[in-house]
Parts: sequence; C-alpha cells; structure tokens
Amino acid sequence: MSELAPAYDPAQVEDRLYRQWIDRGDYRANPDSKKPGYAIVIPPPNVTGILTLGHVLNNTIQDILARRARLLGREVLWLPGTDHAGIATQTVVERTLKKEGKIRHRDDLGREEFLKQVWQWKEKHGGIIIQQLRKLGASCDWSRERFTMDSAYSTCVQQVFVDLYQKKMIYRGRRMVNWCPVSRTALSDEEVIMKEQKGLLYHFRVPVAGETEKFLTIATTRPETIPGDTAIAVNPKDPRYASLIGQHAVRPLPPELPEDQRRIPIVGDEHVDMTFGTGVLKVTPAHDPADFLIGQKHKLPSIEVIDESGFMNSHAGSVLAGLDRAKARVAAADQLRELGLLEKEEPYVNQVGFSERADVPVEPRLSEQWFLKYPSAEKSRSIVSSKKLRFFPERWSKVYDHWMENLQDWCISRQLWWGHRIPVWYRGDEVRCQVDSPGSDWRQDPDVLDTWFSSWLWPFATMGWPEKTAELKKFYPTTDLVTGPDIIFFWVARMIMAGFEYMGELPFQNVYFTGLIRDAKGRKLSKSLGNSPDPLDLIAKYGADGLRFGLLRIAPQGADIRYDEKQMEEGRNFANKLWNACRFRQQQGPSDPAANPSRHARTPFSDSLLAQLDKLERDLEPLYAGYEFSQIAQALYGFVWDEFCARFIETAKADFMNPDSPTRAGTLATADYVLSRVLRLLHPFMPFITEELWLTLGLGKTTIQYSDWPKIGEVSWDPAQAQMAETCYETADAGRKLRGEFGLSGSAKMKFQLVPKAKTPPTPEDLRTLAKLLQVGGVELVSIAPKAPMTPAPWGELYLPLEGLLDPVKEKARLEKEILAAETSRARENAKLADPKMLEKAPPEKVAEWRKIEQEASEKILRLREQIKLFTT
RNA sequence: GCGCGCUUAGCUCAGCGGUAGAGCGGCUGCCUUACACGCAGUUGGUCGGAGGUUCAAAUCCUUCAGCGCGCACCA
Repeated sequence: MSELAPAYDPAQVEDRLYRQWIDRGDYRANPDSKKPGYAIVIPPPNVTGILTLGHVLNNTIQDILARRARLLGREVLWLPGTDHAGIATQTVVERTLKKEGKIRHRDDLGREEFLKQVWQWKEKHGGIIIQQLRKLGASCDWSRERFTMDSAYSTCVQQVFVDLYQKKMIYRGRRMVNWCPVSRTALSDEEVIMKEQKGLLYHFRVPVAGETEKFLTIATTRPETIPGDTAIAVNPKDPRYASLIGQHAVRPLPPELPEDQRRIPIVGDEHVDMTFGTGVLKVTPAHDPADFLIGQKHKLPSIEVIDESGFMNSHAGSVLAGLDRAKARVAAADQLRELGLLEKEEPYVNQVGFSERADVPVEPRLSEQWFLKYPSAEKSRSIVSSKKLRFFPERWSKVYDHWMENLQDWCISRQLWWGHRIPVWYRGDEVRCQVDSPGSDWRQDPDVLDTWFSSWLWPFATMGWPEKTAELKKFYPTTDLVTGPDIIFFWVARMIMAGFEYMGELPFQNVYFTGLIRDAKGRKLSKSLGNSPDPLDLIAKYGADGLRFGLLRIAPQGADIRYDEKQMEEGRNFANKLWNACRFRQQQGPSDPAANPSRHARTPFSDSLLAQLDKLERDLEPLYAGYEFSQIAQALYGFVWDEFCARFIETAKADFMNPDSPTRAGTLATADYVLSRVLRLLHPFMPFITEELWLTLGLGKTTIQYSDWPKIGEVSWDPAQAQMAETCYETADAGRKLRGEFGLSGSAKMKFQLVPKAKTPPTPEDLRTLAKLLQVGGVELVSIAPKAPMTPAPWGELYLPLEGLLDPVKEKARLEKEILAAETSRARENAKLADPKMLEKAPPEKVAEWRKIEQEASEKILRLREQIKLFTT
C-alpha cells in the first residue's frame, strides 16, 4: 500500500486510471448480459465542436447516471458519437478554405471536390471533442462510437426517407420558406430565431390611379420590397378605404418603369388590421409569407426583387439593383423622398427572424422544397402529457405539448452539399424515390437533408436498425436522455416521433433537461464574448473531479446556472478534504474491506456517524429519483465535511492516539465501513479520486466502478449512544462559542470547567474528547460554580476560567444579552401556547414541541440569572 | 398578444404550511501531530409590493411590479 501524498494531485491520477479503465474495456456494453439493461445515448456533439462547459455539465450528468447504474448492477450502455452538423460544418470548412485562399466560393471546387475537402477536414479536426470527453472521465462505450454520416447510418436515413415518401408523409412543394442568404439554403422554422430590432416605420404615399391628388398612405418597415409589390390591400370593413377596392394604385418604385407597368390593384382582405399603421397594406407575394397567402387568394402575380444571396436584382430598378437588402432599404427611402412621397419615418421596434447559424435576417423566399408531415404525432403527444414518458423538470412537458399541438410540416431539404443527399431521382418528367440510383441516365436531387433528419433516428440507428440486433433488444428503449431544453423541438420531440414510427416504442423513458450556463453577469457563455472558460484549463487547475463536483453542486434542477470559477475551486478543495480524511485513516494502519462496526465496542461518536450515514443513504434515494443532482452533491459534501471530518475524525483522534483504548477497533471499523460506503456513493460524481482511494486503502480488491451501491438499512447503530454524542457535540459548540466571545483560540494551556447536570455525567474519556473538540488542554469536573464566564450546555454549566482577563461589567452584559435571546425565544412560544384556538387545532406533537422549546428557554434563563448574581455583588 | 419561470443574507442558491438555512464573501483569532485546498468564532434577511385563505404563510390563492425565457404572419 503506497502512502497517500499530503495533497491530492489529480494529474498523478486521472490519465493513469482512465487508460486502465479503457484498456480493460470497462465500458464495453454486453448485449448478451443477464443483468438488466440501462442505456443512454449521448446527444451527439458537432464533429467540428470543442468542449464547452455546457458539454461538461451535460456529460457529467450522463456519466453520473451511467456509473450509478453500473453500481446498481445494471448492464450499462452509454453510446457516444458525433453529428455531421450540416450547415455548421460546411460553413466552417468553406470559411477555412477561403481564408487559405484556396477558393473564393464553393462553386470553384465543385460538389465532389468540396466534399472531399470536408471529409479531409473532418478526419483531421473532427472528434476533438471526443478526446476531450475522455479527460472528463466519461464512461462511454467508445467501441460503439457512431457518426451520423457513417455509411450504415446514412443508409438508415435514406431508408426512412423512402419509407415516409411511400407513406406520402414526405412531399415536394413550391412554398414560402425561411431562406438564409448567407448559407443560401432553406431553413426550418425552428432554425429561425426571432429578435427584437430597432428600425424605422416608413410612411409613404401611393397615388390612386386615374385620380388627381388622391393618395393612400402606407406604413412599412421594408421599403426596399416596394418594387415587388403587386397589390395594395385594405380591410373591406374599413369605411375609409372600402370604396377604393377594385380601383388601382400606382406603385412608386422603380420610377423608371412606365406608369402602366406600375399599376397594381387595390384588393380587400380580412387579414388587414385596420388599427395598425394607416390600415393600408402593401402586398409583396414574393417576399412575405402573409403577403404570399394574400397573393394566392387574389391570384396576384409575384415579382422577386431579392436574389438568393440577399441582394436586389434588376426588377428592383436601376438604383437598387446590386445593393445589399439593408443598403437598399435606405436607398429606397431616399428614392421615395426624392419623389416627394415619403411622409415620415418613425422609430419602430419589431421582431425579425434571424438565421440561427449565420445570425443574419432570414428572407422569406418562394422555392421548391421537400416537406415532412410528422408521423406518429398523436401518440408522441399523449405519451408525454400522460407522463408515461417523463420530463424533468416537468414544466418542459407543457412547452413540448404546445409545440406538438401546433405542428407545422417540416422543411427538410437544404441547398447544401455536406449531408445526406435526398434519395430522389429524376429522368425527364419521371421521379423515383429509392436509395440506389435507378440507372446512369437518372439524375439525383441535388439537395441534402436537414441534419436533424438524421439525428432524430439516433437512439435506434446507432444500434443497428433496421436489423433486429441484440443491442436493440437489450437497450431499446433507452432509459434516460440528458439534454438542453433548447433542442426540445429540434431533437427530443422528433426522436419521440421517429421512435414510435420505426420502433413502435418511445425512445427513452425519462428526459432530463439541464439548465443553461451563464456567466456571473447572467450572460450566455459564448466565444465571441470571451466569457467561456476552456474546460480543459479548468481540469488542469482543479482536476476533472473538482470540476465535475463543483459544477454539479451549483446546477439546480431546471434553472440556469450562474457560473463562478470559485465553485470549481471548492470542488477541488472538497476532493482534497476527502483525500486527507482517507490519508488520516491510512496513517492508523491497514483498512479492513469487510469491516463491520457492529462487532466492536464503539464510542457514541461512531454510532452518531452511522446514524448520519443511514440518513444520508435514505435522503439520496428520492433525490436520485427526482434527478436533483445539486442536492445530492450538497448532501454528500455536508456528510463528508461536517459529519465525517469535523465530528467523527476529531473525536476519533482520542482512540487513535491511545493504542489501549477499548473502542479503538470499533472506531477503525466504523471509519472503514463508512469510507467504503461513502466512496461508492461519491463515485458517480468523482470517479477518479474515489477509485484511487478505494484501491490504495484496499477497501476493494478490484475497481470501485463495479463494486455495488450501498443498500439502505444495512447500517445499524444505537440511538441512545448517537444521542449522547449529540450531547457532547452540542456541549463543545457551546464552549467554543463562549471561548470565541472572548476572542480566544484554543490552546493547550486553556482549561474549561464543568458543573455537571445531565443524568449520565461525562466519563473521563468523554472529557478528554470534549477537550479535543474544544481544542483546549482539558475539561475538569467541579462541583461549585466558579466566578467565571459560563454557558449552559447539555452536559451542564461550562465555565471558562480567565484569570485576570475577566471584566465583571462586560461579563454581566454578555449574560444579559444571552438572557434576552432566550427570553425572545420563550416569548414567541408562549404567545403560540397562549392562543386557545392554536392549542385546539394544531397537531399535539407540534404543541409538545413548542412546550419543550419554551421549557428549555425558561430553564436556560434561570441558569443564566443564577450566574449573573455572581457578578452583581 | 399568449404561455412558462424567477424575485429569500453583500454574492450564488436551498427551504415550498409549523422556532428564517447553506456555501462563498466580509470581520476576528489560530501554521492544534489528515488537510492553510485547513480550523474555530462572528457579522448579515420585516423571505419583491399589496390583498386574501388558515389556529399558523417565505411556503397556498388573487393581484401588481421588475427580470429572464419560449411561442406568435400585425405590415
């Protein structure tokens, strides 16, 4: 047994142990195992991603669940992998190639060559995050690592497409979609983020055709789309304008067009809000979803004035053509002003949709796209509302339900190259949907599928579907899913639907949603703000265990997390505390892995510790059931620090230093027994240090990872003894407080005196322990109250003789302050007990409790009054 | 606009019907033979405001305010 170093150094331990675990194949899941299965699939991070604190939180929670399941004797599969992340990856590679001067645009390379570059890039830079997860201690089955573009996985994706096509759930249509002008692709509604924008509301006039000096005034935020207007709409119920319906107006832009080509109808439409702006709406069917519908209803032509990159085209007129849409807005307003048609511009705040990835305003655009009607939607909705599939925290189920209630067809095609190509083939007018090419004269659809169209199959496509594999049989449905609430629609909801559609069963039983990590100012962590710490740096500073524990301790269920590095420091300190507790035990001689404290004579302190351990183990169960990880961490922290170290070890020192003590063996056995259990309870949170201590102390012959989870109720102790320990601790607390009030620290020279009062007075051994707790040279029993500062304590009156230091006036004041506190407490209880209604309606055990408090306060007052007399003569 | 969440000590949060708690910070004193990544003590709150229910409310209900988030085709 090697001797533990005075301070825990994670660097000496973590990599070494992790290599051992992996080399031994500790996390290989065996689908043929007889043990009950437990499975988690990792939310696949982007291949191009690097580890963030969000990943640390998310994966630590998964690791805690996986490790605990192993200890509970389950066959655990934690399946890792990465996502090809279509837009994100393609953008990164494109940008890199541009920066290197290799291309100006992806078209310079062509599809095939470009994809080759992406694959190369993926081989070189991809999967960094997987290596980083290992530093965290993630117990994934790396032999099963999957990638959403693996060939087997790709086949799954395409088969699902073909199947849904055949079921007529997938269809092609020319529709208004969200278009990202930077990535030049369609997006789903979920990829559009509404942001508040401060802009201007432009009021401009439109002459009514055939009338002189008659104008309609229109309010718009987008004057640049005026050249695309093909109608003016008013509400038919609007008395101001109803009479104009059927007439025409003259669109002011582009001014160089002859007037007859700018003549547009005035239509009546219920959609127009009479109370907004001027009550007159310009209709641009090509660039606004609502206008598109109006256009269809009234069979209006559509004029596209913005191209796929967000620049104005020739239809916008000579002034605007070639301008970026933002610049065109200003230019169009200038044009109106020059024409004398701009009435006013007023500041205006509105909601504008932004592309999630490129962070630019999306452009509603009419185009040919593939859409999916969601399958198994009804079942997927009710499984959550009926709580058969449970969300933690529960309130997210409402968000889910609301989305499911308003399901819109999913635009699944993307005008990108990196991704799963749509398995649809064309030859002339013929269309075929199948995985393989029907022949060399067939041309495949150029688009790829939305990344989420592959990730939604993750829970079963990673386990060999559509084959009926042993893995699927053993591990599907998976048990827990841990993810962020930001992808509840993107991923969670869709996985549930795919699970029902293709496995006939829900993909997971519980979903735990983590909080978002924010900085001390409450801002989201992001690279651009520079407030996102590198987890690897944190691991180097505090150790993986310290980081894990520190982060989890401040991660309340369902709430966002204010990140503070101080907390990671505390995680490290805690690891060190645990280390030293074990080191101290080691210094007393070898540990006994089969230690059983009930076979030995014990001090009351041992019984007290065993009682607290039992309580801890019982408390943990409901906390795990509710996924209350921060509270679990808190409970473990408190037990180790306060119960084991501050109370038990301090009192055990008396035994340890006396080889002849009759309770020495019992105290050692208690220490071993409790440490053995506590290390196992801590292991899911702190895998490295617990393994190192477990093996070094010899509490187990083999790895702690496959030991067992302590069973509740195995601990036995004597409640009377535990209570006695409590008496001693409380007496010591009172004494320390008294000492503290005189600004003194403990010293060997200091002595306390005790006038005993309890039924069972302390033994000489107890007094030595009390002295140890008080950090003084000794406590002696006396029969007559000395003229010295006193505090009432459970064992009796505790005196601190202070020769020459005692000021009677100050001492009297101190005692009076104590009396006042006791009187306040007594008065509060008295008030309650004096209320007859309260006595009548409150439960008797509560009344008894209040009586007891009242009595104790009264007694304390008496004792203090007695003492005060000594200083008044 | 609809929905959800939060508001408790200087900070981060727990408590969710029966004497206001923890950690950190601040202050004071200690290198006490496991740990200064430590030990001991101490400071500090009319539990966002206003009503109500109850013998009893930080805790339940109503309402208001501030903050945050999600959803939503008001140009």
